Amino acid sequence: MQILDQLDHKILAVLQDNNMTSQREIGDAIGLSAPAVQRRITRLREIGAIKGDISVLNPDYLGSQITIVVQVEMETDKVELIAETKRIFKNTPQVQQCYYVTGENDFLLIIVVYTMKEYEGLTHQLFFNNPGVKRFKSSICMDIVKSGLSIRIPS
Amino acid sequence: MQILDQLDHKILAVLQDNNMTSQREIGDAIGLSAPAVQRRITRLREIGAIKGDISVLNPDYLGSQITIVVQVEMETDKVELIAETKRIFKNTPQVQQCYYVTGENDFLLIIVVYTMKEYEGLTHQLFFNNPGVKRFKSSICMDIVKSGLSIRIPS
DNA sequence: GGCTGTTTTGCACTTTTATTTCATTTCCAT
DNA sequence: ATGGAAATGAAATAAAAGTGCAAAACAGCC
Repeated sequence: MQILDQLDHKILAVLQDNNMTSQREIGDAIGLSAPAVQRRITRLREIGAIKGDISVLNPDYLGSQITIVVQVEMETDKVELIAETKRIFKNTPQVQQCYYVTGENDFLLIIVVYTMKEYEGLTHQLFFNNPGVKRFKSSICMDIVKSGLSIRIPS
Repeated sequence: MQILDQLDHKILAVLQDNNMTSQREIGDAIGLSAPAVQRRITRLREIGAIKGDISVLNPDYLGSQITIVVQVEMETDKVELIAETKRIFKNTPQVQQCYYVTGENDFLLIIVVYTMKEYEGLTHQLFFNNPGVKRFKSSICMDIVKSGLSIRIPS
Protein backbone atom coordinates (compact mmCIF):
# COMPACT_ATOMS: atom_id res chain seq x y z
CA MET A 1 0.00 0.00 0.00
CA GLN A 2 1.63 3.17 -1.22
CA ILE A 3 1.46 6.53 0.35
CA LEU A 4 -0.59 9.27 -1.21
CA ASP A 5 0.50 12.87 -1.40
CA GLN A 6 -1.46 16.07 -1.00
CA LEU A 7 -2.38 16.20 -4.68
CA ASP A 8 -3.81 12.69 -4.52
CA HIS A 9 -5.84 13.69 -1.50
CA LYS A 10 -7.23 16.70 -3.30
CA ILE A 11 -8.15 14.60 -6.30
CA LEU A 12 -9.88 12.05 -4.09
CA ALA A 13 -11.74 14.80 -2.27
CA VAL A 14 -13.11 16.07 -5.56
CA LEU A 15 -14.00 12.63 -6.91
CA GLN A 16 -15.77 11.39 -3.81
CA ASP A 17 -18.03 14.39 -4.20
CA ASN A 18 -18.45 14.28 -7.97
CA ASN A 19 -16.64 11.85 -10.18
CA MET A 20 -17.91 13.50 -13.36
CA THR A 21 -15.59 16.42 -12.79
CA SER A 22 -13.36 16.67 -15.86
CA GLN A 23 -9.64 16.14 -15.54
CA ARG A 24 -9.01 19.64 -16.86
CA GLU A 25 -11.22 21.13 -14.17
CA ILE A 26 -9.51 19.12 -11.45
CA GLY A 27 -6.14 20.07 -12.87
CA ASP A 28 -7.01 23.77 -12.82
CA ALA A 29 -8.17 23.47 -9.24
CA ILE A 30 -5.04 21.81 -7.91
CA GLY A 31 -2.40 23.11 -10.29
CA LEU A 32 -1.70 20.18 -12.57
CA SER A 33 -2.22 19.43 -16.24
CA ALA A 34 -5.10 17.21 -17.28
CA PRO A 35 -2.82 14.30 -18.27
CA ALA A 36 -1.07 14.44 -14.91
CA VAL A 37 -4.45 14.24 -13.21
CA GLN A 38 -5.46 11.38 -15.45
CA ARG A 39 -2.35 9.37 -14.63
CA ARG A 40 -2.87 9.88 -10.94
CA ILE A 41 -6.50 8.81 -11.15
CA THR A 42 -5.52 5.72 -13.13
CA ARG A 43 -2.98 4.87 -10.46
CA LEU A 44 -5.46 5.51 -7.66
CA ARG A 45 -7.81 3.04 -9.29
CA GLU A 46 -5.11 0.48 -9.89
CA ILE A 47 -3.90 0.43 -6.31
CA GLY A 48 -7.46 0.35 -5.04
CA ALA A 49 -7.59 3.74 -3.38
CA ILE A 50 -10.66 4.30 -5.54
CA LYS A 51 -12.85 1.25 -5.02
CA GLY A 52 -15.49 2.15 -7.57
CA ASP A 53 -17.51 4.76 -9.36
CA ILE A 54 -21.24 4.84 -8.91
CA SER A 55 -24.38 6.84 -9.44
CA VAL A 56 -26.33 7.54 -6.29
CA LEU A 57 -30.00 6.95 -6.96
CA ASN A 58 -33.02 8.61 -5.45
CA PRO A 59 -35.03 5.73 -3.98
CA ASP A 60 -38.24 7.73 -4.36
CA TYR A 61 -38.20 6.95 -8.06
CA LEU A 62 -38.06 3.20 -7.56
CA GLY A 63 -41.26 2.67 -5.66
CA SER A 64 -41.59 3.03 -1.94
CA GLN A 65 -38.99 1.14 0.01
CA ILE A 66 -38.72 0.54 3.68
CA THR A 67 -35.36 1.09 5.32
CA ILE A 68 -34.82 -0.96 8.45
CA VAL A 69 -32.00 -0.81 10.97
CA VAL A 70 -31.37 -4.23 12.49
CA GLN A 71 -29.23 -5.06 15.49
CA VAL A 72 -28.17 -8.67 15.66
CA GLU A 73 -26.89 -10.46 18.72
CA MET A 74 -25.10 -13.77 18.26
CA GLU A 75 -25.10 -16.75 20.58
CA THR A 76 -21.34 -17.13 20.58
CA ASP A 77 -18.33 -15.48 19.03
CA LYS A 78 -16.95 -18.50 17.23
CA VAL A 79 -14.77 -17.32 14.37
CA GLU A 80 -16.17 -19.72 11.82
CA LEU A 81 -19.75 -18.86 12.69
CA ILE A 82 -19.10 -15.13 12.48
CA ALA A 83 -17.30 -15.50 9.18
CA GLU A 84 -20.15 -17.50 7.65
CA THR A 85 -22.72 -15.04 8.94
CA LYS A 86 -20.77 -12.16 7.43
CA ARG A 87 -20.69 -13.98 4.13
CA ILE A 88 -24.44 -14.43 4.14
CA PHE A 89 -25.15 -10.81 5.05
CA LYS A 90 -22.72 -9.59 2.39
CA ASN A 91 -24.38 -11.60 -0.33
CA THR A 92 -27.92 -10.53 0.43
CA PRO A 93 -28.93 -7.71 -1.94
CA GLN A 94 -31.39 -6.21 0.51
CA VAL A 95 -28.61 -5.78 3.05
CA GLN A 96 -27.24 -2.43 1.99
CA GLN A 97 -24.71 -2.17 4.77
CA CYS A 98 -23.33 -4.42 7.47
CA TYR A 99 -21.12 -3.49 10.40
CA TYR A 100 -19.54 -5.93 12.82
CA VAL A 101 -19.38 -4.04 16.08
CA THR A 102 -18.36 -4.24 19.72
CA GLY A 103 -20.86 -4.25 22.54
CA GLU A 104 -23.97 -6.19 23.31
CA ASN A 105 -24.94 -6.49 19.69
CA ASP A 106 -22.62 -8.06 17.17
CA PHE A 107 -23.96 -6.81 13.87
CA LEU A 108 -25.69 -3.72 12.67
CA LEU A 109 -27.48 -4.00 9.38
CA ILE A 110 -29.09 -1.43 7.13
CA ILE A 111 -31.72 -3.27 5.14
CA VAL A 112 -33.86 -1.92 2.31
CA VAL A 113 -36.99 -3.78 1.23
CA TYR A 114 -40.11 -2.99 -0.74
CA THR A 115 -42.68 -4.60 1.50
CA MET A 116 -42.99 -5.89 5.02
CA LYS A 117 -43.72 -9.27 3.57
CA GLU A 118 -40.36 -9.17 1.87
CA TYR A 119 -38.77 -8.24 5.18
CA GLU A 120 -40.50 -11.03 6.99
CA GLY A 121 -39.11 -13.46 4.45
CA LEU A 122 -35.68 -11.98 4.93
CA THR A 123 -35.81 -12.38 8.70
CA HIS A 124 -36.36 -16.09 8.23
CA GLN A 125 -33.63 -16.35 5.67
CA LEU A 126 -31.09 -14.32 7.61
CA PHE A 127 -31.93 -14.81 11.27
CA PHE A 128 -34.31 -17.62 12.11
CA ASN A 129 -32.45 -19.97 9.78
CA ASN A 130 -29.13 -19.09 11.39
CA PRO A 131 -28.75 -20.99 14.66
CA GLY A 132 -25.95 -18.63 15.66
CA VAL A 133 -28.33 -15.70 15.88
CA LYS A 134 -29.55 -15.27 19.44
CA ARG A 135 -31.86 -12.33 18.85
CA PHE A 136 -32.38 -9.38 16.55
CA LYS A 137 -34.05 -6.04 16.97
CA SER A 138 -35.56 -4.11 14.06
CA SER A 139 -36.11 -0.37 13.93
CA ILE A 140 -38.02 1.20 11.09
CA CYS A 141 -36.38 4.22 9.53
CA MET A 142 -38.72 7.19 9.33
CA ASP A 143 -36.23 9.54 7.73
CA ILE A 144 -32.87 9.07 6.07
CA VAL A 145 -31.41 12.30 7.41
CA LYS A 146 -28.04 11.79 5.81
CA SER A 147 -26.77 9.11 3.52
CA GLY A 148 -23.43 8.72 1.85
CA LEU A 149 -20.00 7.19 1.94
CA SER A 150 -17.87 10.30 2.15
CA ILE A 151 -15.07 10.46 4.59
CA ARG A 152 -13.32 13.58 5.76
CA ILE A 153 -10.00 13.83 3.97
CA PRO A 154 -7.12 15.24 5.99
CA SER A 155 -5.67 18.33 4.39
CA MET B 1 -42.38 12.87 -10.11
CA GLN B 2 -42.57 10.96 -13.33
CA ILE B 3 -42.76 7.27 -13.77
CA LEU B 4 -39.79 5.32 -15.06
CA ASP B 5 -40.03 2.45 -17.50
CA GLN B 6 -38.12 -0.80 -17.67
CA LEU B 7 -35.35 0.72 -19.76
CA ASP B 8 -34.81 3.46 -17.20
CA HIS B 9 -34.63 0.83 -14.48
CA LYS B 10 -32.02 -1.12 -16.39
CA ILE B 11 -29.96 2.01 -16.95
CA LEU B 12 -30.15 2.88 -13.28
CA ALA B 13 -29.15 -0.63 -12.30
CA VAL B 14 -26.03 -0.35 -14.43
CA LEU B 15 -25.11 3.12 -13.23
CA GLN B 16 -25.54 2.45 -9.53
CA ASP B 17 -23.00 -0.30 -10.00
CA ASN B 18 -20.61 1.55 -12.32
CA ASN B 19 -21.30 4.99 -13.65
CA MET B 20 -18.27 4.93 -15.93
CA THR B 21 -20.02 2.48 -18.21
CA SER B 22 -20.16 4.08 -21.65
CA GLN B 23 -23.46 4.92 -23.26
CA ARG B 24 -22.68 2.62 -26.16
CA GLU B 25 -22.09 -0.28 -23.81
CA ILE B 26 -25.30 0.39 -21.92
CA GLY B 27 -27.16 0.74 -25.19
CA ASP B 28 -25.86 -2.60 -26.43
CA ALA B 29 -26.90 -4.24 -23.19
CA ILE B 30 -30.47 -2.99 -23.20
CA GLY B 31 -31.16 -2.59 -26.90
CA LEU B 32 -30.99 1.16 -27.45
CA SER B 33 -28.68 3.47 -29.35
CA ALA B 34 -26.09 5.44 -27.42
CA PRO B 35 -27.86 8.77 -27.97
CA ALA B 36 -31.12 7.33 -26.69
CA VAL B 37 -29.32 6.18 -23.58
CA GLN B 38 -27.71 9.59 -23.21
CA ARG B 39 -31.04 11.39 -23.40
CA ARG B 40 -32.54 9.09 -20.81
CA ILE B 41 -29.60 9.58 -18.46
CA THR B 42 -29.83 13.35 -18.89
CA ARG B 43 -33.49 13.19 -18.04
CA LEU B 44 -32.87 10.93 -15.04
CA ARG B 45 -30.41 13.50 -13.72
CA GLU B 46 -32.75 16.40 -14.39
CA ILE B 47 -35.69 14.91 -12.57
CA GLY B 48 -33.44 13.84 -9.70
CA ALA B 49 -33.73 10.10 -10.09
CA ILE B 50 -29.93 10.17 -10.16
CA LYS B 51 -28.90 12.23 -7.15
CA GLY B 52 -25.20 12.30 -7.87
CA ASP B 53 -22.14 10.56 -9.21
CA ILE B 54 -19.29 9.71 -6.91
CA SER B 55 -16.13 7.74 -6.49
CA VAL B 56 -16.14 5.31 -3.60
CA LEU B 57 -12.84 5.56 -1.78
CA ASN B 58 -10.93 2.95 0.13
CA PRO B 59 -10.52 4.40 3.63
CA ASP B 60 -7.37 2.34 4.17
CA TYR B 61 -5.50 4.78 1.97
CA LEU B 62 -6.44 7.80 4.02
CA GLY B 63 -4.91 6.89 7.32
CA SER B 64 -6.58 4.72 9.93
CA GLN B 65 -10.08 5.83 10.73
CA ILE B 66 -12.41 4.61 13.39
CA THR B 67 -15.99 3.88 12.41
CA ILE B 68 -18.46 4.21 15.25
CA VAL B 69 -22.13 3.32 15.36
CA VAL B 70 -24.00 5.62 17.71
CA GLN B 71 -27.52 5.23 19.00
CA VAL B 72 -29.06 8.42 20.28
CA GLU B 73 -32.08 8.68 22.54
CA MET B 74 -33.80 12.05 22.83
CA GLU B 75 -35.55 13.49 25.88
CA THR B 76 -38.70 14.40 24.01
CA ASP B 77 -40.07 14.24 20.51
CA LYS B 78 -40.68 17.94 19.99
CA VAL B 79 -40.74 18.62 16.28
CA GLU B 80 -38.56 21.70 16.46
CA LEU B 81 -35.95 19.96 18.57
CA ILE B 82 -35.80 16.96 16.29
CA ALA B 83 -35.52 19.17 13.23
CA GLU B 84 -32.67 21.17 14.70
CA THR B 85 -30.87 18.02 15.78
CA LYS B 86 -31.21 16.57 12.30
CA ARG B 87 -29.75 19.76 10.88
CA ILE B 88 -26.73 19.53 13.15
CA PHE B 89 -26.09 15.86 12.41
CA LYS B 90 -26.44 16.48 8.69
CA ASN B 91 -23.90 19.27 8.70
CA THR B 92 -21.23 17.42 10.62
CA PRO B 93 -18.68 15.98 8.18
CA GLN B 94 -17.74 13.11 10.48
CA VAL B 95 -21.36 11.96 10.49
CA GLN B 96 -21.39 9.82 7.40
CA GLN B 97 -24.95 8.63 7.79
CA CYS B 98 -27.91 9.48 9.97
CA TYR B 99 -31.18 7.60 10.31
CA TYR B 100 -34.19 8.79 12.28
CA VAL B 101 -35.80 5.61 13.54
CA THR B 102 -38.66 4.19 15.55
CA GLY B 103 -38.16 2.44 18.85
CA GLU B 104 -36.31 3.25 22.01
CA ASN B 105 -33.58 5.12 20.21
CA ASP B 106 -34.37 8.03 17.97
CA PHE B 107 -31.25 8.35 15.85
CA LEU B 108 -28.69 5.99 14.50
CA LEU B 109 -25.46 7.54 13.34
CA ILE B 110 -22.50 6.17 11.45
CA ILE B 111 -19.55 8.31 12.41
CA VAL B 112 -16.03 8.16 10.99
CA VAL B 113 -13.16 9.80 12.85
CA TYR B 114 -9.39 9.58 12.83
CA THR B 115 -8.76 9.48 16.56
CA MET B 116 -10.63 8.83 19.76
CA LYS B 117 -9.77 12.35 20.79
CA GLU B 118 -11.59 13.61 17.73
CA TYR B 119 -14.56 11.46 18.69
CA GLU B 120 -14.53 12.72 22.23
CA GLY B 121 -14.68 16.27 20.92
CA LEU B 122 -17.54 15.28 18.63
CA THR B 123 -19.56 13.78 21.46
CA HIS B 124 -19.43 17.11 23.24
CA GLN B 125 -20.32 19.03 20.13
CA LEU B 126 -23.14 16.72 19.09
CA PHE B 127 -24.53 15.23 22.29
CA PHE B 128 -23.48 16.89 25.54
CA ASN B 129 -24.10 20.32 24.05
CA ASN B 130 -27.56 19.30 22.92
CA PRO B 131 -29.98 19.44 25.89
CA GLY B 132 -32.45 17.37 23.87
CA VAL B 133 -30.16 14.35 23.92
CA LYS B 134 -31.02 12.05 26.81
CA ARG B 135 -28.33 9.46 26.26
CA PHE B 136 -26.20 7.95 23.54
CA LYS B 137 -24.52 4.60 23.13
CA SER B 138 -21.39 4.11 21.02
CA SER B 139 -20.28 0.86 19.42
CA ILE B 140 -16.92 0.59 17.76
CA CYS B 141 -16.94 -1.00 14.34
CA MET B 142 -14.45 -3.84 14.04
CA ASP B 143 -15.26 -4.69 10.45
CA ILE B 144 -17.18 -2.95 7.72
CA VAL B 145 -18.60 -6.15 6.28
CA LYS B 146 -20.59 -4.41 3.58
CA SER B 147 -20.83 -0.80 2.60
CA GLY B 148 -22.75 0.82 -0.19
CA LEU B 149 -25.85 2.65 -1.27
CA SER B 150 -27.23 0.20 -3.78
CA ILE B 151 -30.85 -0.70 -3.71
CA ARG B 152 -32.42 -3.69 -5.36
CA ILE B 153 -34.15 -2.52 -8.53
CA PRO B 154 -37.39 -4.27 -9.40
CA SER B 155 -37.24 -5.94 -12.76
C1' DG C 1 -59.79 2.06 -39.31
C1' DG C 2 -57.26 6.07 -40.43
C1' DC C 3 -55.63 10.68 -39.14
C1' DT C 4 -52.90 13.89 -36.21
C1' DG C 5 -49.99 15.61 -32.71
C1' DT C 6 -46.53 14.08 -29.47
C1' DT C 7 -42.76 11.47 -28.03
C1' DT C 8 -38.88 8.59 -28.81
C1' DT C 9 -35.68 6.79 -31.62
C1' DG C 10 -31.42 6.11 -34.73
C1' DC C 11 -28.09 8.07 -37.80
C1' DA C 12 -24.69 11.43 -38.97
C1' DC C 13 -22.14 15.03 -37.24
C1' DT C 14 -19.92 18.23 -33.82
C1' DT C 15 -17.87 19.04 -29.60
C1' DT C 16 -15.77 17.76 -25.56
C1' DT C 17 -13.08 14.78 -22.84
C1' DA C 18 -9.91 11.14 -22.06
C1' DT C 19 -5.72 8.91 -23.38
C1' DT C 20 -1.15 8.33 -25.42
C1' DT C 21 3.38 9.90 -26.92
C1' DC C 22 7.46 12.09 -26.08
C1' DA C 23 10.73 15.55 -24.83
C1' DT C 24 11.63 18.20 -20.65
C1' DT C 25 11.83 19.02 -15.88
C1' DT C 26 12.09 17.82 -11.13
C1' DC C 27 13.73 15.36 -7.44
C1' DC C 28 16.72 12.30 -4.94
C1' DA C 29 20.71 9.63 -3.98
C1' DT C 30 25.16 9.29 -4.75
C1' DA D 1 27.70 18.59 -9.16
C1' DT D 2 25.82 14.21 -11.65
C1' DG D 3 23.23 10.22 -13.09
C1' DG D 4 18.85 7.96 -12.94
C1' DA D 5 14.08 7.40 -11.85
C1' DA D 6 9.78 9.49 -11.64
C1' DA D 7 6.55 13.00 -12.78
C1' DT D 8 5.25 16.64 -15.69
C1' DG D 9 3.24 19.51 -19.76
C1' DA D 10 2.45 20.23 -24.77
C1' DA D 11 0.83 18.15 -28.74
C1' DA D 12 -1.52 14.65 -31.08
C1' DT D 13 -4.75 10.78 -31.16
C1' DA D 14 -8.66 8.14 -29.70
C1' DA D 15 -12.89 7.75 -27.56
C1' DA D 16 -16.81 9.29 -25.61
C1' DA D 17 -20.53 12.51 -24.97
C1' DG D 18 -23.76 15.68 -26.85
C1' DT D 19 -26.74 17.78 -30.87
C1' DG D 20 -29.77 18.30 -35.00
C1' DC D 21 -32.92 16.24 -37.78
C1' DA D 22 -35.73 13.07 -40.27
C1' DA D 23 -38.15 8.71 -39.48
C1' DA D 24 -40.65 5.56 -36.61
C1' DA D 25 -43.65 4.42 -32.76
C1' DC D 26 -47.39 5.57 -30.05
C1' DA D 27 -51.76 7.59 -28.03
C1' DG D 28 -55.86 9.90 -28.45
C1' DC D 29 -59.63 11.19 -31.41
C1' DC D 30 -62.71 11.58 -35.03
